[in-house]
Amino acid sequence: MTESLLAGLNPEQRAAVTLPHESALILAGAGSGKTRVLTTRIAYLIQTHQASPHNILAVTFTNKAAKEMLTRLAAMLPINVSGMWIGTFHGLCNRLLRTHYRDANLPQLFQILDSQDQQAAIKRLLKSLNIDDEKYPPKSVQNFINSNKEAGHRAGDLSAHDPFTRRLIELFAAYDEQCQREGVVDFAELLLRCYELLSRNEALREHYRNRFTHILVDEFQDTNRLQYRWLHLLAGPQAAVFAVGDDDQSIYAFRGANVGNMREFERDFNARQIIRLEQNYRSHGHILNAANALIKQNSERLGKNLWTSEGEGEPIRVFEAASDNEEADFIVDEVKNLQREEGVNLSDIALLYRSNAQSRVLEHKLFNAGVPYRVYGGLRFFERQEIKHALAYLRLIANQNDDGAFLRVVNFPPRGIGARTIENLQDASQAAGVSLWQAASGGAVSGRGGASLQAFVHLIAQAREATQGLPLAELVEHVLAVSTLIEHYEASKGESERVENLNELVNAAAAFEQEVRQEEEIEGLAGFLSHASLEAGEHQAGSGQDALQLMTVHAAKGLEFYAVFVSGLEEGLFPHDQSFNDADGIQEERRLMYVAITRARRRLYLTHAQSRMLHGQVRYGLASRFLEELPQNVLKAVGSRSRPMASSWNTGGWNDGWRSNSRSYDEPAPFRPKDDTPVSGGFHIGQNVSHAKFGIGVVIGSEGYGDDVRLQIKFAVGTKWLSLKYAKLDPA
DNA sequence: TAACATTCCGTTTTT
DNA sequence: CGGAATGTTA
Repeated sequence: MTESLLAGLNPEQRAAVTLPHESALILAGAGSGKTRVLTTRIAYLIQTHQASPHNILAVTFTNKAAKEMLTRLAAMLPINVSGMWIGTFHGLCNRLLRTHYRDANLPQLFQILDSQDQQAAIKRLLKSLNIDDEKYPPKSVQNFINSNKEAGHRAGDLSAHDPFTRRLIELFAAYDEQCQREGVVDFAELLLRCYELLSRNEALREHYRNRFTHILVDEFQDTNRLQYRWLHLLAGPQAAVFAVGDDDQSIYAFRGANVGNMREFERDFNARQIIRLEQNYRSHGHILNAANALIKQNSERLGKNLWTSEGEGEPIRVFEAASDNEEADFIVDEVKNLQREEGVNLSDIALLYRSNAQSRVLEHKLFNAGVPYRVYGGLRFFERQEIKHALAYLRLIANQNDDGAFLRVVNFPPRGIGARTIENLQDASQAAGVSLWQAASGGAVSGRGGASLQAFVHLIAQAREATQGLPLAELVEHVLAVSTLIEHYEASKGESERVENLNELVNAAAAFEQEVRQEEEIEGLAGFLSHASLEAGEHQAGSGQDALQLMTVHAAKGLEFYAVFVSGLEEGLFPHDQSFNDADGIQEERRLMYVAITRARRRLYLTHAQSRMLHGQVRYGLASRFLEELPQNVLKAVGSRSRPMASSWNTGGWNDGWRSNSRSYDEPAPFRPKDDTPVSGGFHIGQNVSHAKFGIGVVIGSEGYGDDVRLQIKFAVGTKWLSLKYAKLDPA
């Protein structure tokens, strides 16, 4: 009966899925069917009655991966998977801490700080202690605290010999006290608290150890020290830990990921064997050969060689441009050709770069050429200012001691509570050792500001009263209404998007109640607020339109595309300057390049430019060393198709290695909206337009696509960004 | 308090 | 160069 589950698996995949009850490391190469193995393993355990859904714990890094796993599992098994413990490290810890909040010494409705909130909390702390934030930048303090927590250290565990570090440790301690007082918990704290809870409380630990006989971990190479120890603690001696990962795709060392965990796993978890998944179902041969050859240059690998039963496929195309502009022109041309002549969907083409700053030239050219594109990264839904404000009201209703939330909205929208009043309030609360809310409701501040404060306290208290027992969506609606946030944004020009987002928040609450709630088994407001912190939402509202995918190489991990462009392959950019210091840095960059290459199914372009505008200066970069580390026989130097290479330069022809002397795009070619070039939103860069209020102007920039296009226009009165959706623009 | 000027900074990023 | 984050002024 398990045959249908196992059908179509290759021998290694099958071996992994059907392993006996023991810990094992699965080295899963790019495109080797990792997620399939993971989910099939779970289904297999359940179907063969080696475990019930109750006995399984599966950990991922992103909510997306967790959701994907649940979806696939639901398709494989005739059971309700929604109650299963499948989630992110942070999500699962949150669940545990909510269940055992008393043992964890937390208020029932503790709130979760995202990085933004945490930084704000630190700034506040520094201010209250009168500490110079020049000498102790909040960012560094935050980093100090988080990296220590991620190493499992509390302030009390640390010692220092220099006064500077001693001060940092004091700040660490003071920060934790502040959080405890306010009933808030940051991301690292979520894990550390949970770890401490389990290690301190033996009964609880044994309970979960007995329950989770099978623990499965995705992206194991990305675990940090604390996550590793958490797994080790929870697994105990009996559990079988199924760790899936790829050391060659470890690209998050900079944020604490420790590849060493993979090497130590065998010893610490008594793993009997390592299973290698090396058959790649994604890419053609040349692409894999390039990837294999590149990654071979790294030391201390666990070792792995990808292969495919498909053919070699096309050579990898290498293009050298004279400038970043020319590079972008080339890419735009090739994308159009792929789309028009080969019928490739734009959404099946990715444009990758090392750092976000590189997207701007590319976007500019794409917009001008009328190629729809979507940029990944940037602000996400729950990170937007207006949403944060709304959430702060909600947080205050759930927990009045949340000073961060209090300060965020006490005078937003403006209600006559100035900096002076707030200072007085803070002094009073500090003196009395109570929260801002308590101080305010106790009438700690007198005068006009004091009266306004009373009104605010009253507003929140009323809202709290009025929303008791209301369904989540109605609760949110009510709070939005009394906060007057929407009115505020409606009254100010150019903020209509914020109004839309606030209305969308009500939908998000309704959706949460319907879908997520049963899965997370954390109810009501606290659940929704956790959800908002732990899952910040989509980067951009997907317009659903077929669009070229622009993103950093980091963001591309786990994805695949028919065609991939890796741009900016220059020394200093990719590999990045700041990786030159240590050998590990370069190795991580190389792994990054490995990730980039292995995203491509059929076609891969590697491009670099001799000169590039960076930080307002022209930089001249040599071709990336990674280009030279690739086997030359899988590469093909290309020029542009639409404008042949200047033959007088091209002494060597097209195929002598990857170097080419293309000068084809050097010439100006300012705008070419003539013949067949479609133009986004009916406008193009350089075009003269007229606006009712600002008069005549010229389009000098753009961003977004579809119904989200914004144009940068230089008017006599100055340069403005206008949304095509709202601004009335006419060609002039 | 909002609009405007100035300064500073500049991988990668999920939770 | 361009943005974010301050600082300054009406």
